[in-house]
Amino acid sequence: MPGTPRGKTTETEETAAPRRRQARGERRVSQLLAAAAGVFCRTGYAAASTNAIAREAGVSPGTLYQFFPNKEAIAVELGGRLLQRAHETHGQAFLPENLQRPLPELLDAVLDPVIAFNCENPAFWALMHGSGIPGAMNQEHEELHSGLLTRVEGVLHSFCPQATPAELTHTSNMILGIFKSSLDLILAHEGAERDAYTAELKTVLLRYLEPMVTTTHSP
Amino acid sequence: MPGTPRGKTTETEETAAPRRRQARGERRVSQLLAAAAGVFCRTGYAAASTNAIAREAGVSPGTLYQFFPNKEAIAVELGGRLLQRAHETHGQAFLPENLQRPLPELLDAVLDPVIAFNCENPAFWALMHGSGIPGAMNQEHEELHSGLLTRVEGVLHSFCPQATPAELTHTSNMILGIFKSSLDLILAHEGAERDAYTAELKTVLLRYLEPMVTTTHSP
Amino acid sequence: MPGTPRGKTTETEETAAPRRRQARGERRVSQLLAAAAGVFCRTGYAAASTNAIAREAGVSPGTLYQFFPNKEAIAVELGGRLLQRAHETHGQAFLPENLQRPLPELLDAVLDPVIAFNCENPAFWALMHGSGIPGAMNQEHEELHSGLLTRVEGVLHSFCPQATPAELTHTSNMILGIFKSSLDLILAHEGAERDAYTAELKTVLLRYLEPMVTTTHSP
Amino acid sequence: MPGTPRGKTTETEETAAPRRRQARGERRVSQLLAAAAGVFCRTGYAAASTNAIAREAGVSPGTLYQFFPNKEAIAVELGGRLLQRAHETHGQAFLPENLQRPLPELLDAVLDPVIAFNCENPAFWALMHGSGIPGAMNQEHEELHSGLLTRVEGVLHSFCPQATPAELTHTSNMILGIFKSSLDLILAHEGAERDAYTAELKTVLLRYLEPMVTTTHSP
DNA sequence: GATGAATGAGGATTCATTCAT
DNA sequence: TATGAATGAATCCTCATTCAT
Repeated sequence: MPGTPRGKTTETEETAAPRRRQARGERRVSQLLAAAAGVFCRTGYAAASTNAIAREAGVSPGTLYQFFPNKEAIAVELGGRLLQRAHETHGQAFLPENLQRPLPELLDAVLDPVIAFNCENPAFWALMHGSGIPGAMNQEHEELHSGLLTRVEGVLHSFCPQATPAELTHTSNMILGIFKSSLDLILAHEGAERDAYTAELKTVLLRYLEPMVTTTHSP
Repeated sequence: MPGTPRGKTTETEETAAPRRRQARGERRVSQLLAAAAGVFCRTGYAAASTNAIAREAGVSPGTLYQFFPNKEAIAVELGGRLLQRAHETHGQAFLPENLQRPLPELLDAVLDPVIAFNCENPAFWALMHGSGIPGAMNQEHEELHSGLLTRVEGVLHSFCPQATPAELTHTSNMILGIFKSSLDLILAHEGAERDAYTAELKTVLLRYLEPMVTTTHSP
Repeated sequence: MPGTPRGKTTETEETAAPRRRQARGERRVSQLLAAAAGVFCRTGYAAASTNAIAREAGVSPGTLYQFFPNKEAIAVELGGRLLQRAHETHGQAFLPENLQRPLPELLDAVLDPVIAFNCENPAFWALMHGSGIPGAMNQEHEELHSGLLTRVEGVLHSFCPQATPAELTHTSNMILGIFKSSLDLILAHEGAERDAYTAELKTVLLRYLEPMVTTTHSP
Repeated sequence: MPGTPRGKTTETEETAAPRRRQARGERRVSQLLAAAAGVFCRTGYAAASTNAIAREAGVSPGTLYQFFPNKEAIAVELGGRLLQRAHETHGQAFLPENLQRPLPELLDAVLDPVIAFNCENPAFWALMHGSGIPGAMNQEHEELHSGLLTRVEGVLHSFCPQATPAELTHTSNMILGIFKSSLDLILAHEGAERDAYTAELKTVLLRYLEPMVTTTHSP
């Protein structure tokens, strides 16, 4: 609910107010988020200015601040919405039945939708890159990253029950790193090149992970 | 050749102590680059301010601009020097005799010094991350990256003579991406953790590349 | 007469429930003034934002501006109402019979209710401080101040009939100044400390005024 | 030393740098402080904007921030300089021999120079008023106020050795309050009116304090 | 060469006020 | 009436770069 950051609208007396107003506001929020997505993609999160976002959205700076208390809030909301859309669109990739399949199929089942989503929503990717200073992610990126990490660890654990937590963390971090750098390449290319890099990514992960999981999941 | 120090220094007038001048200038440049390295490491390239670099170097902003025309030039020169130092220090890793060894040994021979170098010179790493905007590297990063890429392609070619140029590029880009993201993890940890990530990196690359090269290099 | 609510309300059309309208409007005004009082107390007049007042009142900024044309009008109306309430509550302190009593009793009779009123209505005090710029009171403060001044001059005149108008003005201004600065101290403390400062105020005024009035009012 | 807020000028090698540069900077600082004094007087401290100060000084905002890290620093430096000037100009008013004189003479000896100073330097007064929110002085005002308070308490103690600390504090606070509000009146008027208010101030204080000190200091 | 002052556009953010619904 | 979105100038402050000395 980003539209009312100032809270306290006690809503006490005289009618509960129709939600027509919300409509315009919600449209503005979407507009602003779309503009932010564009600016984030073009300049990266760190270099994106709130004024540029407002300009791109065709509104005044003040309007932006009526809906978001600061720049990070925009990123948080945008990230949240993208994540939600990802779940809605490709969430079934992570269903238990998918996770039980042999590794090559699993990689296809998981990576294809995720890559597709990122290609359709490049802003998501811009958000994940953060400030470029390795040690200095902001909270939003931190959360996103550790969320993904946890998820990967979970899947990995089901594949390698014998692995220690430390090993799981190491491997998951590697997987995530490989995925991210490959996604850079995938997004930087188009058509056949893009497909080639997608295939390479799968090859890398397959060869990396196969020796760890053969006995368990390969029928 | 840092900065274009105003064409006036024709070396003809004031022959009293030209060597001195040059020496002092060179000292200043080193001073500034060392300061820049520190600032880049701490804050990243994008957030580093020229004033901060000058301050860290103990000189005035004006002095900095007497040796470098702008911020990027500092990065370019620093990157170049680090690269040169890398060559001097660990260049023998790329000697032909090294490149003929079997893959596991090759990975050790190449990665260990490179990783060591990056641990000792974290500024190099900060430079390679650049602005965090995937598609928008500046000239310096572009050069650095394509230089590395060419080199990797060269080594790879000697391993897989049958690969097409496109395949070489794809694989090299993947290798570089894997290396970069792993280096993130390596630099972000210390001691045993760092070693663990180093080992993982080698594992990933070994498994990725082995199927491509076995016939050629395995004796 | 708060706000100039758009001349359209000619009281001729819509005779259905004009009383209702007025009642609701009056409630809104009171609501807004109460909110303004709170905000003025917490942040001072200058730093109080109309949005904050509206929020505190639980209405939208637009609603606020339907009743008050601008920020100052809120202060004016609030000051007026507080003044009126002061009269209603403690007005008998200024009755002729009170003013005839000897000075110590008069001071008690006048100051005690005024202090009590200010302790109960700290917003009044916030309004009297205004912007903190000595020479630049706005209209509201000017009116408040000169109203008080006139009243003090009146009382003083009955005590010192021989004083020239200039002397009366000087002394009244001094009295008001002493009162205001003492009230600062009184409001800034509580309990015994507050009583102590109240006593000091009376002492100061008594000693200051006694020599001017002894012959007239001491029986 | 407001000219080098960024510190760290290690000043190591190659000559200790002539101080000619400082001269221009020092001039700018004075210029800025003069401008600040003007703006503070006109609008009060709280409402004074750094841009307005820079504009009044005829420089760009950036220049202001080369010498002062923020608005408060300007006030602190200005207050400090004014205080110092006050000491240099009228410091002898507080010499022990002065403080031993009978009360009427003491009041003259202390108040006349202080009033004169404030008339000549109205910015000092603007600084003492602070934000207008009684409870919310910033550190600078707090320090100034408590410094004055301590001093008044000291003098008072020599006059009324039998007074308890609490009484001393109460009385000193009253004195300070009376002085401040009177100074408002004094500064708001000119010529004969100003003198009249000065005389009133002395009268008030004399009558207030005389009963406390007669036995000790009146010969 | 070196200094440090100077610039000015741009950054995020606020707020009194107006407007369409 | 009431709403809340919209405005835009103003706030403080930063920074890459230039200039006079």
